[in-house]
Amino acid sequence: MDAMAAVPLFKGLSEKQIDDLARAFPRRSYAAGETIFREGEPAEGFYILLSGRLKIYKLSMEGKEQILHIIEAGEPFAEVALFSETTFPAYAEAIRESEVMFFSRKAFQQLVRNDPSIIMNMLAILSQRLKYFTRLVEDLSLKEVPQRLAAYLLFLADREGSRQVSLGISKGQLASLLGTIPETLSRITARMAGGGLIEMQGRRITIIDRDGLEALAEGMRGLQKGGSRFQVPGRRLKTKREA
Amino acid sequence: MDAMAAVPLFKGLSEKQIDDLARAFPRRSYAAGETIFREGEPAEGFYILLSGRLKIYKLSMEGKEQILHIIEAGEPFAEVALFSETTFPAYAEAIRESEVMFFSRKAFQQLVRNDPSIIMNMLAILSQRLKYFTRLVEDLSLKEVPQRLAAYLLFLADREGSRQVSLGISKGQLASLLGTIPETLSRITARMAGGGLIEMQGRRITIIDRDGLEALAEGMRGLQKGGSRFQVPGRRLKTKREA
DNA sequence: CACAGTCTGTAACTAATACCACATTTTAGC
DNA sequence: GCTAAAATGTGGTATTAGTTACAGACTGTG
Repeated sequence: MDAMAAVPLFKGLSEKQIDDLARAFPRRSYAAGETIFREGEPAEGFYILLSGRLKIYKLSMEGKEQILHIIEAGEPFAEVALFSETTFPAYAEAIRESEVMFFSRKAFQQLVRNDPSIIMNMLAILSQRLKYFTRLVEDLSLKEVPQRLAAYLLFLADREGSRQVSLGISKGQLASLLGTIPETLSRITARMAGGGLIEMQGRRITIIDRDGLEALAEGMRGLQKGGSRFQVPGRRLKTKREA
Repeated sequence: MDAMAAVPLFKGLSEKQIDDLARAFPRRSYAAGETIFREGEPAEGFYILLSGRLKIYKLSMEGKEQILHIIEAGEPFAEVALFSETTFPAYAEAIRESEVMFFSRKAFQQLVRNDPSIIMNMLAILSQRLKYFTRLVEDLSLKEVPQRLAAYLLFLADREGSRQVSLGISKGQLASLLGTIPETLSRITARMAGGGLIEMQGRRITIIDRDGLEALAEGMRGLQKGGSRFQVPGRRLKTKREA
């Protein structure tokens, strides 16, 4: 299984070891839209996403969702369940056809006994996650939506190494990931397009003015309000920043 | 050293082992207001807070701060630096006279070699942190300030096992921890007091109506707007919830 | 090809809360 | 205990972004 070799958690293991793992643990497929687990359910172990894509999210009382994570192939999820925790702290739902592998608490301990290097890999992954959350909190509380979107687009562009990025998720999902709602997101993408920062083709976005996006992400400038693309250059809006 | 025995990271170690540790690693004291490290500085290792209290926080471009964590005695901090990371992802500043112990990356690896149980403790701590951030993100994006404050007061009350809680930090710091500003916090505490939910004596708060606070934290009810404490009972405000 | 369903975009309105200014209280140092 | 400095409280205003409503675009299906 090629997918197994690309799993960061198994970095450093031999081909044979990975082969053994691939055979030893149960798998399951989920269709797009299917729920893998719900917040509050007893958590018996953790998962690795072998293929597909899924979202980890929270729901408010009113039903509003905040996506915590988009999990891509190769990444583990619900690792928190392995330790201190007995119930899942969030929801997990496939956003496309996905295949996952499950590791019970006991199985993981067995695993670690055989290959101690796995535990260091796990620590590295957890600390990466922590750093990710650190940034998410910063973005949500210290930045406004246009800045968050700009930062996210730049992140995607860097990851794909291209000026043209495909979201991979719907606009509504993107809104949830950025901590906002589709309407607001729509307005902002329209403003960005109007300002000549990006161009949109459905779920595909082309970055036109990378420097402008970066300045926006860093909070060095605002985003034009009107839709017209002919305005006095320089910053506008956000008068607080003038002070 | 008694403080050492209370460090969760060293849970399961013998007295002698802890004694050795207490002697083997460097310490340093910081006065209230002193900075331990800044975001972006190279991170060589992690710390344990032996006594005192400190805040881990982020700063926005405009200088607004968001506190990520209030670290209490016994807790490690900047553990993220041990793995994947080479620079601190946030600031750390003592909010009162504090003493910390430092563990370099190398020292930690040595430590783990001698006492493998430490690595499991570390994993447990990291996953607790992860869960904490999960909630912080949820609160910031899905809840409004009154709900966050109510949840925080209940958290403190549970931790201290008393109806009367002392904040331990200034109101301004609390505002930053809740992702808001002192003025807004002040208004909300006034409304809570007016609504008979709490009573305030400086940095000491007494919970009067625990059920009411819980209902508020869960989003089951809103918070009266006017200062008057005589109003129609039941929920008000937040008409969206009626739908 | 028509239909239903979902996703996306636009507009008007509103609510929460940040911003600014200032009064008041508390704290700390002398 | 007095004074300066910091923290806190309060009023008024401005702004971001959520809410509601609806129209158009896209998708897949019979």
